[in-house]
Amino acid sequence: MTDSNPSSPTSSSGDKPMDAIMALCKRRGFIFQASDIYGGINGFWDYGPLGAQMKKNLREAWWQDMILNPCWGRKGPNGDRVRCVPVETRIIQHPKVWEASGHVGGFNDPMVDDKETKQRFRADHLQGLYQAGGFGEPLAEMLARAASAQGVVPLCTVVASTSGEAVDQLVKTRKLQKDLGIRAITARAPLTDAARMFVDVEIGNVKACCEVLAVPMPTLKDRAGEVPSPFTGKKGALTEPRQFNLMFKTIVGATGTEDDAAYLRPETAQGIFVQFKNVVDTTRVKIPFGIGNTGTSFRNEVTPRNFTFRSREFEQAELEFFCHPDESQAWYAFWRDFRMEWWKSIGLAGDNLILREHDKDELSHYSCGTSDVEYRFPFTSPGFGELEGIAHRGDYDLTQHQKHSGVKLDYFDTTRGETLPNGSRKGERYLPHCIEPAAGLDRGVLALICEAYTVDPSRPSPELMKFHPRIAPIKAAVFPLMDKEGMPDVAEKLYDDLFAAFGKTGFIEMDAKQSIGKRYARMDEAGCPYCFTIDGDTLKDQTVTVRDRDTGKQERIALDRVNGFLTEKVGA
RNA sequence: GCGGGUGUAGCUCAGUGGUAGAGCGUCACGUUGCCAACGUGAAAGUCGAGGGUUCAAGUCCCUUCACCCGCUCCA
Repeated sequence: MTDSNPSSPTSSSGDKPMDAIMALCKRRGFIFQASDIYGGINGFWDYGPLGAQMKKNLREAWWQDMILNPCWGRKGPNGDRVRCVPVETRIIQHPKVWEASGHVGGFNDPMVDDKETKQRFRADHLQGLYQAGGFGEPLAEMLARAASAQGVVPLCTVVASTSGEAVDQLVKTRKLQKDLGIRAITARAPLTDAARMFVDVEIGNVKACCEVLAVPMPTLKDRAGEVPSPFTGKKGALTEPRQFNLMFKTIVGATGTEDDAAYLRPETAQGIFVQFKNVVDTTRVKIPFGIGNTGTSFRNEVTPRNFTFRSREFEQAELEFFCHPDESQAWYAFWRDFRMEWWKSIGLAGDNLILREHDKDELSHYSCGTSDVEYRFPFTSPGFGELEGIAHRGDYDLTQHQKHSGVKLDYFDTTRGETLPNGSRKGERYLPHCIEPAAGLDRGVLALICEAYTVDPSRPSPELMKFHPRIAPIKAAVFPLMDKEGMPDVAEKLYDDLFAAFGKTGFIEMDAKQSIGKRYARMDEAGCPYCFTIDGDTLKDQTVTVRDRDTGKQERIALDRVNGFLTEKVGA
């Protein structure tokens, strides 16, 4: 464990300079801008050698602790060892997958901006007051006139999700009426079908019966300049409705047309749900169990921002843990707590990490519980940014895919149901509930970098990265104090030994150039936890010095103990 | 999408219309030998990009791209 001293000048969260962290990331080859020599491309970042290895270490730690040896061998709430299996599902799935998951529909709300007040709202929430007819006009005629008035601009507008709400707003909000020049307004009783709402209004000297309905799209598109703003009543302030396509569209097939349109996934989870039945049918897994998937996802973020935090291409590590509905709350709590513990175990141990349970009104309609593991990034401070969401998704996803695909996705549980005379159980058929710990690997890397970044002016190397040894991209470095007198040979031998033992976990470096202090400083910036130096005494008594990155302290250990020392500190 | 800021060597930055610069870093050689040591030398730049004004543009104007900050958005 790397000690992050809470009293050190830069460990207190948000006061770390993001500019300096970004500069170090580039200088040492952690993170580069994508397509840098062409000027970069908005929302995309590449990893350099150290960053790529570091992210691999994070992904492998996840895989080890979630798939191969879930929860470090800990027992789940059912008293048994937690069992998980991996899948690797594709970035491109059948387009219907995204209809079933709700991503396609949900992503496509056209938005309108008020250029003056800078307010943005969903276009279909813009409700207009259309003049339908004067007082006393027969309802039937009024309706006919209103119908033919489609495409006509409304007298005034408000933002509300339904016509009913809009009428309420118009009637209740005095200020609104004043701003809009309405002298009097009364709601008529809703029509029996309640689909159309009418009010009687006086605007200026005109008395009229008006219909309240959403401003039709053709009106907004072609005559946006004439539609009054819902906030100021002014015309010409509204933009045309703009579609925010958060899904990445692509074409499948070399000669494909729009008919072959597909989407790049916005999350890996759906690939898991779609393969749930195949995994159950072929793998001898029994509920409760999890299916994990790591991989790249894409979202056309409205505003990519904050270094790699909100990128358009990012990697997720998601687990979908399936269980009986009765046990789902217990598993939810179990995973929520373990995931928090896990992030702590790899170096996010301070106050900068929190577990935040979502409020009821924050929850998706299908979720009965969601928690975020959040980190206080320098750019979110004093607030926090999400690293991982642990969601209780109920049976929402399997239900959706069952409905859209027409394939039964329920599970026959032979450990449940009444006990039969022969001692076996009758069994129970049910749609499993699902707990989803979904982590962002790129956000994880960024959090680990921010947490590790330390400035200590009292040191000869004031800037250092205090990575947890498990995450550090460089595991160890070997330095011959002098590049002569037999030291390089001993160093070469030690380097070979360490490379053989630890080379699969990360880089092992050897450096004979320049002063020893400069070599230590280089390794500090790269976050290498231990440096082994061969000096004059090594040749006499077969001992080397080990320098600890975080303390700068040195101890002498026997040359043949180096391997054991590193195994103990770094793991093999 | 709006507003503000930034963009010159790998990094930090200077350069207010007249020859492209410094420090650090990197590399080579030498000296040194346990904490960014010293000397000598070298490499490294489409001054973010495109256009314009001008005898002359890193510098002034326009457009554009990227990043940062604040709004907005965030299934």
